[in-house]
Amino acid sequence: MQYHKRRIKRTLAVQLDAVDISRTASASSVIYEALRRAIIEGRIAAGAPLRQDEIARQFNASRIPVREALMRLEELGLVRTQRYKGSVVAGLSADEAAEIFDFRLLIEPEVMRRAVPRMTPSDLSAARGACEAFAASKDPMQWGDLNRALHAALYQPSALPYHLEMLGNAMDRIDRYLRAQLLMSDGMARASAEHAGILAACEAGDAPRAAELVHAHIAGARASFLEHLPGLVAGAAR
Amino acid sequence: MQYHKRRIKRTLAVQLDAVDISRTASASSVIYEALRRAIIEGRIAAGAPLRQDEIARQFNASRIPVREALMRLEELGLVRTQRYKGSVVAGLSADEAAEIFDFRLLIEPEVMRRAVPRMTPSDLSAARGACEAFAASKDPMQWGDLNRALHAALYQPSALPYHLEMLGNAMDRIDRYLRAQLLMSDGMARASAEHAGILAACEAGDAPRAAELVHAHIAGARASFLEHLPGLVAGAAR
DNA sequence: TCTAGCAATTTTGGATCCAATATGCAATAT
DNA sequence: ATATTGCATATTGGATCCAAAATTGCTAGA
Repeated sequence: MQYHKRRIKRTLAVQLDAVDISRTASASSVIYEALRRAIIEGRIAAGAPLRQDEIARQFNASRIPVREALMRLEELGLVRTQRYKGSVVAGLSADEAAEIFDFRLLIEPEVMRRAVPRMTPSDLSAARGACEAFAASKDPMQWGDLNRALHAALYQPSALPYHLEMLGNAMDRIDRYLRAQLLMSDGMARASAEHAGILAACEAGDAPRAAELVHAHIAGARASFLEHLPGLVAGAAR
Repeated sequence: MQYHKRRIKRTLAVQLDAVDISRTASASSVIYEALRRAIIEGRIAAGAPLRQDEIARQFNASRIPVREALMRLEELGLVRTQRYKGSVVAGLSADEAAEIFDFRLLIEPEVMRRAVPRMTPSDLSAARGACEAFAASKDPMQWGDLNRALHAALYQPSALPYHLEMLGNAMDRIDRYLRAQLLMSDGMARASAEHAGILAACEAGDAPRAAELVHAHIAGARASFLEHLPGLVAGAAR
């Protein structure tokens, strides 16, 4: 009967295209994602206050899920909260931004190195697609997503989920500043060229070279960031 | 008057040893810290359910601050929550634990290297104190705190708060397993000896050597962990 | 005119209450 | 006898309500 049960279940699943309903979004996670994206993309400026009431109204919800979302954002480092004073969007000082680049310089080349030997042809074609989409994009607003997609395609095969989680947090914190930097320099063209080089090394199966190019890519972004944007992080709002 | 005001404040602060009252603990942060410690120290087993009602009763509070604490712990990766089913303590598979060791191997040597040239005599004496306290300790229950104190003393001078934050998260996740490992082998003696070596390199101002010893220290712990504890992470409770 | 002090408003933290969902158990049908 | 269904209880997610603290605006006084 065990077999019988499974057969029926599987048949139904195919017929219904069932989804795991216990993983559907709660109000608090919807609000969390929306706030996270708005902060990452810089649509809410660093230092701006996040009023619970106002956010709750916008989502037609009570303040409870808003507060839960703010707690999670605080733990991510995207928001700072003072008791009875409320939450504000966290910014980065120039030092903090530089430190996050340093962090990426430690992690990403190693992740790249370990991903290359595990890449399947479909991984590579996904990466090429992401790379081309990034190069073709003219809209700086979707640059963040495209860059994330490229990173995911390149790094996912490493099978290092913890490293990717930590990297995701680092990217969340500097995304805003990276985008600004890309706009203010020849960053877009250079980044695309460097991406192509990294991808070529991956396709050649040359892990050390890919890691080295990733390092150079990030180091270049770090230098360009520190050079071009002395005033960008002024209102860091600690 | 700006100046006048500030002068008074600072004088009072010195007299009263005043603390920033806006940072005093809220119910949710008290519960958060208590749960975090209980999980880190392994007093609540991986996979154990965390009932909101029960926790609220223990702290004489409502479920609201409990839920906020659980949200934060979820973001830290110490807890896993399913909608309408509740939260359970997150465990680590052997692979996940190994990956966290790899992460530490990337971060800690570099942090050590950058801390050494910035260490003051008082930093060094604090580190020596922490090192001796660790070596002298026989109680495995306070080992976690002592190890954290030693790390803080050694790494704090690096002035890399982001790296230390990420490292803190990594330590939170493996503390339980590290403690178990220390008990089941000659880990305690070996760790103390290795700590002494690292400290000596710091006192000699030999940053590359200190970094190298830190690397060896973690690599040894990783190997010992994977060797001695194939069954320890069985009930990983994903 | 400027500032200290006080009341009114706003905003947050937390408690209580209600609805939605899960879980365990008994009853029933095959 | 076993598997399915219906019901009671337990548990979570969210809304509403209340108290504490912060902020704002006003008034009085120098």
